[in-house]
Amino acid sequence: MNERNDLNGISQQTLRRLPFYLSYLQGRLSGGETTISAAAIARALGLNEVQVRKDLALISTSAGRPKTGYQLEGLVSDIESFLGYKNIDEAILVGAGQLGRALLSYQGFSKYGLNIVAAFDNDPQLEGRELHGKTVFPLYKLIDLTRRLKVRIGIITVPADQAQQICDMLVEAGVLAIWNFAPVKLIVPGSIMVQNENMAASLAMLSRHLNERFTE
Amino acid sequence: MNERNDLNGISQQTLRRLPFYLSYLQGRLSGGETTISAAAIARALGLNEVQVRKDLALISTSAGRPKTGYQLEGLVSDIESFLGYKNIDEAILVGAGQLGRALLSYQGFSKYGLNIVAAFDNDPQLEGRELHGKTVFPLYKLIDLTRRLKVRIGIITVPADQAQQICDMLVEAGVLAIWNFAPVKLIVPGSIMVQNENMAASLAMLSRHLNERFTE
DNA sequence: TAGATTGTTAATCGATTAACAATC
DNA sequence: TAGATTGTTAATCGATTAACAATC
Repeated sequence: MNERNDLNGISQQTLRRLPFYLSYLQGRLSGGETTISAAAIARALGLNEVQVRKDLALISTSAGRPKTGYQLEGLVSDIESFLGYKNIDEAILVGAGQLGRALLSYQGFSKYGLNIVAAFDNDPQLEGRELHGKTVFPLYKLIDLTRRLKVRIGIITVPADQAQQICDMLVEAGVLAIWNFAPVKLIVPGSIMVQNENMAASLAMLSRHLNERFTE
Repeated sequence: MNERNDLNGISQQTLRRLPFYLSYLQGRLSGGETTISAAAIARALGLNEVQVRKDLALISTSAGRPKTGYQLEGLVSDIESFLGYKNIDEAILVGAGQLGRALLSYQGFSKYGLNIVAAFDNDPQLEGRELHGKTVFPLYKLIDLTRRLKVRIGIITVPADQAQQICDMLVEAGVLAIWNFAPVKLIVPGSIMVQNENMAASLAMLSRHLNERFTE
């Protein structure tokens, strides 16, 4: 499950912190400031100062300057570029059930550089319908259509027991990256990236916190 | 951001693997099998054998037996209990925008032990409306209503710059755990758990994979 | 008994943090 | 210059993996 813990030398951990840096720095920038120190960022986000410097060094194009700190504007731009927010990628979504529809309904992905262009589902009732402005196609059209649209990202929101099968179709259709919401380890060729989204883990964390007294 | 990396002695990493164990084991169980070895689980999920044993030792009530392996049924039950899927917690959601509505529309949370009972938003247009069967209340009713309902989980789906303010209200209303979708470090009293959901990081990962050639 | 499989103790690896030198 | 702040090298810490003893 951890075959690939880094991407161009950047660790998952660093990557997970970047959206927090970005949000905080955007706030400071719109507050009219122009520079910021690693110490200030660390304090605001509850991180270690050195960790902040190391993270920023990995992604920023211009170095910070002693005594002044980092240029806010450049930093914000660097993080946005790094996170891929500046280029839009197209995706198709497979599995127009509850979760799939929830994702289709969320317009906010464009901010993150993602645009879902179509949905697929094997329910004949859904065939041809529009959900949140996106057409639902039958599953047998998946490979052909995805190929023709040259879509590079596939989103899997089908039940766990169908996930691998859908994954195989996506691979055949030529996608290069898969965002997988099923709690299943997907087998893919090495060149294809699978990113698992694990809301179940977050919820488990909350639930355990509430029931802590039972667990000792 | 990492103040609390473990919960009753279990690491975040282990916790993130549990939903994958569960899904795989459920599949084997419904396939009619009764026992399973750590090696088989490790192979199926691409993990290290010892890691699997250590994870299972942390959460299971009965030990595995040499030569036989683990009892599937007991293991599934133990993981479900551990993840809190067996007891339903009630939650309120604040911020009925795109993301908030997407979450409201998702009925699948009940499987994970979560039941969203109401939504709050400061848009007067939404006041009193039903979204996916849940009533949207104005923000000024948040504290009183949450308290009276004795809701223990708050879900934050407002823009980043409002997140802390909503968080403070939730704390005042007596929630014990917060599921935060805004990329903001929330300041809370020590007894309250904040769980950040970071879809932006997943998307960044995918986006970077697609654009890898640009990054060297 | 022999061998498969578990659980544990020790070694390794990577990420975080501390110490410190460089520099504006 | 002095001091704030950066970037880097070394130490620490925790998670993963390897080696191995225990046991059904």
